[in-house]
Amino acid sequence: MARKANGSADGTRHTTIREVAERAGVSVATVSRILSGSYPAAPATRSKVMRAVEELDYVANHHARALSGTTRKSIAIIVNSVISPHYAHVAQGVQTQAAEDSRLCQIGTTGGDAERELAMVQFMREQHPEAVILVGNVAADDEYRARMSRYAHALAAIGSRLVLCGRPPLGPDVPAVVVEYDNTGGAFAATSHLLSNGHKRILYLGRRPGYTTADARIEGYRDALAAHRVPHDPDLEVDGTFERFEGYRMMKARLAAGAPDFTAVFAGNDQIAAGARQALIEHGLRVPEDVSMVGFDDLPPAADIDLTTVYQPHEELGRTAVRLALEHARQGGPPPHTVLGTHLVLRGSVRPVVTG
Amino acid sequence: MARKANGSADGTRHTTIREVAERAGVSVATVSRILSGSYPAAPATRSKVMRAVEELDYVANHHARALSGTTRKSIAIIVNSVISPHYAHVAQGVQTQAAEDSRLCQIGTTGGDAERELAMVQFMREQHPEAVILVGNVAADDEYRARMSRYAHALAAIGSRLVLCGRPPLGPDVPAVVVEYDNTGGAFAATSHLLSNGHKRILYLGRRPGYTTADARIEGYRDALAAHRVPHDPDLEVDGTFERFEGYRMMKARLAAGAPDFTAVFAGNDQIAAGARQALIEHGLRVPEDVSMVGFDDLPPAADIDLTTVYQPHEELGRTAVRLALEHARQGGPPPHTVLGTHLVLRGSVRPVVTG
DNA sequence: AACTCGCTCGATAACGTTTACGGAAACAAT
DNA sequence: ATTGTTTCCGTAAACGTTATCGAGCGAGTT
Repeated sequence: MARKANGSADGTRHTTIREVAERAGVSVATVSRILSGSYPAAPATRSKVMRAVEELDYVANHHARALSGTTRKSIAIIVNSVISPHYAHVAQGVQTQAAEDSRLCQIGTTGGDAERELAMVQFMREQHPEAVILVGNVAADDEYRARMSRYAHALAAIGSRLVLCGRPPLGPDVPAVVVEYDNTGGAFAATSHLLSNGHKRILYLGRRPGYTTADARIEGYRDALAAHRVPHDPDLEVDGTFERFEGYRMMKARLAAGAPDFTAVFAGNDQIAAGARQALIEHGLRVPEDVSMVGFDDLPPAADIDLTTVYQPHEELGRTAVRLALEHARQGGPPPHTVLGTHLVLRGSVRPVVTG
Repeated sequence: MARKANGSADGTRHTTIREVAERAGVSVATVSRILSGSYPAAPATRSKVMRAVEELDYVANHHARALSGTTRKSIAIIVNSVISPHYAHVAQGVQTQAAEDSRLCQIGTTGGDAERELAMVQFMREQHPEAVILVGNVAADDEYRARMSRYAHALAAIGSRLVLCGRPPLGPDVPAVVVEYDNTGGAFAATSHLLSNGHKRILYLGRRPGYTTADARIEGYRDALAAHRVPHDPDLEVDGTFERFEGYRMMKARLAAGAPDFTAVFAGNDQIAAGARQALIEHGLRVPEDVSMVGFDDLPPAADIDLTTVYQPHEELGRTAVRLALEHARQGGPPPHTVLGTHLVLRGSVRPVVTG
């Protein structure tokens, strides 16, 4: 024998199907068949086996089962972090749909780092999931695109799907299911709402060149300005990530630099809006009396600060990602590309600008 | 041959170590050794192998590896839901620590249902994780205790650890690492703070008999009342779960029933506080001018609504859970039981009661 | 009575790794 | 030149499960 049976270093061992078989006085094949329910067994044998399973508290070894080729029931999801409400809700959607389709769900986090994301995809690939769902928002340079594209092909070769969730396709020939939001349309609506209320100096918080979501939103912002023939002032676009403390930091810095040269704020997401709002309040400015504000997401902080914002169906995004991947696995064809709609939710954070 | 090689139903196949070996002109053992770095190989062979790996874009099959007995690098975490900020932060802590110890992390959700939690533990058990971390807050009846206790023993038998995170031990003889908060102490401090400000009629939002966290907090609430010799009125304890909309519902119902008979609110957590606050505002009552309020958690909503609350180190809870499990796996001995401290964070939601 | 089914169930070959064991070179020492 | 010592690498046996094949055995058909 090459090494101790069923062994790990600490000398512990799992109950195996063989022990169940011995105890029940049948063969391993019979136990396997009965447990998988794939075959008609005699009622007497069946109850003998079930009793042995109970007594030994047996659970099948998932790895052996997977190796043997049958089970293919896992879905991997990779997000920036689970403490971001947006990712949490998308992950929740993935979980829910995966559970409904009785799949196990594996979550990995990247912290928004492209390198770690690539490594995580490789890591997930080892487990042969049915789908790898990428939810993060990373800076995609050419190197990244090339490697991720290679991984997408490798995934496709083993019958697994790469799903790009909330981000645009990698390229025309990269096999990936894509499901994203109408970020540009939402940002266009949000900015237009402020413009219709007479605001012309609108601060954009959360510019982040290279990050697709941020890029798409700022594009909507610029488009709306152009459509309303309001001059675009690059100085009104402030760089920052999509977190609460970043919103606070950006607004603090802006206010420290001099008197506010804007009447409204469009924040890249609700988190930023919440942080910026806190900075405004600490500076003695009120929302919406002194400064109007619109956010993006419509997640929990929005209701608490009475924020007008753009709603996106976060959980639905996750559910759709799973559903499309599974459907595509069954039906084949070219990978689908779906865009989910967004819409403005009116609350009390916007007032018409006082003229004269 | 029993069935098609390397097969799944759709006829796709993975690159195996054998193909790498053939391409490199060496044996599979050599490839395995080189990839695991467990053995000195000749530089020439090494580069041949690495090139073949590159060209074939080979990644090892995790299941085969696990079956073979070496890898033991996965940690399972089971939570109620990932969209609850508290669980999200704990999960984040688990993820971070697991990543630092280079473990894969698997998340499962239960929706707070005891039955689903038990099923999820069984499901995770199939994968032989190093530890199963239970973070949820479920109603523990005798049936539940008995089954979970059995699972704990089964887990221990295969060298895996059950970790109870944020909840009390199952029993003295159940092998489980326990790491929890000082919920009672925190609630005592929160209630005392309100009492010191002259409040005597304090509404408690979020009673939930049988749920350990809720029970521990309400115990602190009652203890504080007793310590300050303030009569305890059971009618001031309102039943409800720990979600935002529940806080809203509870407060709405209370206000609909008649004029407020309280001057302060102690909410089971910040989410409840945020919901209750919204209901108060819709009813024309201001916080803290008309009603003082204290929460529990110190998570994002707290800062936005300027809520005085009890801080607990959420991420640290998750990190500690992983760390203790891994340490115990190395060192053995009786499973540790740790209690993490909490403290009051003063913001602007509490005012002294106006007397006379 | 011989034969053919149909129904259960047992023996066994895979699945893709890792690792103990042993063999074959290469090199140093006598 | 022979032996002893390394160094490197190939053979093959596990790990625990599932699926194929075929054996045994009653019952039904000629």
